[in-house]
Amino acid sequence: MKKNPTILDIAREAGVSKSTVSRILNNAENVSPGTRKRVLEVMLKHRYRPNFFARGLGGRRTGVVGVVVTDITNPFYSVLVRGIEDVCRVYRYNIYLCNTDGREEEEKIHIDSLMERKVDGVILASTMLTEHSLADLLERDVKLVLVARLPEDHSSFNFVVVDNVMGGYLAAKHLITLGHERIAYIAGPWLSSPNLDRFAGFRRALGEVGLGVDEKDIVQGDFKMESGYLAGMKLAKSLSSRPSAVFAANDAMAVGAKEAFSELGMDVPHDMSVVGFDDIPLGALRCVQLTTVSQSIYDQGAISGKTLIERILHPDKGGIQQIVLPPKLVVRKTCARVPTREKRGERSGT
Amino acid sequence: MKKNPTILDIAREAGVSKSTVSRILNNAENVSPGTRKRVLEVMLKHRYRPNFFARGLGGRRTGVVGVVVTDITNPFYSVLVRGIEDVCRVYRYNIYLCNTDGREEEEKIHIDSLMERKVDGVILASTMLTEHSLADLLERDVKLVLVARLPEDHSSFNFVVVDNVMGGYLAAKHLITLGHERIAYIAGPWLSSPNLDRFAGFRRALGEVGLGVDEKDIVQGDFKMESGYLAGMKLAKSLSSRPSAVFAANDAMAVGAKEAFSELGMDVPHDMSVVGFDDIPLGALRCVQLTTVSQSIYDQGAISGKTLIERILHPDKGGIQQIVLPPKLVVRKTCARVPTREKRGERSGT
DNA sequence: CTGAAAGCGCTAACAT
DNA sequence: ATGTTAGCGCTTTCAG
Repeated sequence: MKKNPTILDIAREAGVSKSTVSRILNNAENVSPGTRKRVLEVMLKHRYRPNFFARGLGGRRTGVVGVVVTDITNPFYSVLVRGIEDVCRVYRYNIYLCNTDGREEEEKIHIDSLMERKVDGVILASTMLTEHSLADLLERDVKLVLVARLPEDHSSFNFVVVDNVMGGYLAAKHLITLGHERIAYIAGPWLSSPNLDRFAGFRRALGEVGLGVDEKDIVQGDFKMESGYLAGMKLAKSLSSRPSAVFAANDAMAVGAKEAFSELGMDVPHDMSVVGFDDIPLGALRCVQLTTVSQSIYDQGAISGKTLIERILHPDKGGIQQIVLPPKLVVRKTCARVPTREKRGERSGT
Repeated sequence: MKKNPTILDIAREAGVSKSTVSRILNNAENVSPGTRKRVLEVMLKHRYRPNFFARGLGGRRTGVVGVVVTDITNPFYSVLVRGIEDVCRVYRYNIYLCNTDGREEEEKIHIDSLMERKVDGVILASTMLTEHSLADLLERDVKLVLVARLPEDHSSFNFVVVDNVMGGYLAAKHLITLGHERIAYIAGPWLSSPNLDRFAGFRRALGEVGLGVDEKDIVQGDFKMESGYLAGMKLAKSLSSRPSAVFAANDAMAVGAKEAFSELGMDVPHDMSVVGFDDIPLGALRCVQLTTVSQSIYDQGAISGKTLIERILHPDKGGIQQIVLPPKLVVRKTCARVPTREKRGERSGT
């Protein structure tokens, strides 16, 4: 028997024409039950699979979407991708996975490749949302959903994000409620919308109670753990007085900072409170117990996947879909009530 | 202008035939520089992309490989996939990512889907290597590389693994050198080849110095952190005497066990030494500092990717490729010299 | 309900 | 060095 039977082989063996087999493949109504059964049996017998490429050639849907992330190794993205993959499977969609490492060039290559392979849609969670890449995609009506981070002007895109402003606000509010008045911020890149928004919310909460953020209490990081560690070191070593709490733009940096504090003999939370953002699994470890703002990463993936595929399947239905998920404060053990003025004096004096 | 220009549109506009354009697409030699330049310009102008499906229809290579893992959310797999993706990109290959959660049914669905999409090859890192799935793949000469875990009879497959026997041996040897004589083992599933092999190496090292493993000191886990925690609890609470060290079949369980010990007020490493396996990033955290056996996960991914693609590109060259990488002991801070007999007596008496 | 025939966009002989 | 032509396997009118 032939290795890869074609539709013609099946048709011949079942004593019908290609068209009939094709109809059965596509679940068309107008086939008599008898014929259908006979053909299906032949298909089964030969383990027949229609040729994906021959099908795609007709300019129809391909059943594949591209997923562009910065780095699958980063737990944030791996959970996101998992969410996407899970819904894609339900729709029998496959995904092409692409890592860009945040480099524009890589992103271009990947997007080129995705277009060449005629994906039905793309989920972009990469950091470098260059105008150029986006324009490219939109020009050839590829369905597009942005997730987690947005370009400056995102009014015309489908997207799924968490409300980062509210998240920053929740974090700050929590610290304020505990009596903290001087709170440092460990920042991510300022081109990144989540960083920008989290900071905005943070600052707003402070503003509401008449507090502000000193320039010196904003330390630059890059969302990676090491940069948080460095930032923590810098903050801890502030010569004169230091803040009593830190809000880090993400968990990785928060954990890094916490490690720096511990290493310098400071007690978290009593000498320094720490709040992160993301709620990565690591933060739940018994030896970390990070208080953080949780965004349901998996859900963001799942929702963006569903949004994308629904758009592909029903291109005409509905306009732009922009989904903003609420974040949630997760209180664990890295925040404490601010020490009284006297006690703080004593401690920082040592 | 047309949305998606075809090779014919380009040919017409450049005043040549389809074939000439096709030759240029495929970097054939026999095209005059002048023509080539002219055609390339037209292509560029229209941002022309050859139709992937039309190309694939010729029964040629598709430039896509399938990657089947248990769960991309697991750091082990995400690093592995990253390694694969990186080499694929070099060859301009795309990957289809599939998660099976270790369920045979999911694996079947995914493999079906991969075959339907005519992938050039598959990298299987999933746990459930059923005979059935493998047979399916081999029947329709799809190139195949197994990675990380192997079926019982793997003599006829291409694979890339770490030498788990040696790894187990190294771990045990390290503990033995520190004076430990009673060492517990936190096991993974016994269907898993890494668990089996690590245990074999572990037992061999013990045997060489006349030691053995008591049945009671083998605690069952499932490679996940929670199971390690439970195992740790169980070990710590052994009523009479307890081992002075534990070797866990992977890092996740080792960390779980360590957390259990800490929670019970035991001091790691002085009351209990712990060794893991994998060297996941988490183990390097300052608050963990896990001594472990390192396997270069990224390399395994990269090598398996390269092996697969080389096989696809040169199907005739060379026979089966079976690569066994050496593991390496990474000494951090969870192992200590065994306490003297007297001190141990005191402690366990409390 | 079923069949015949014309493409889909590209590659690969075979001509010129 | 370039053009012509015949498929690749399937979908899709259009006829019966």
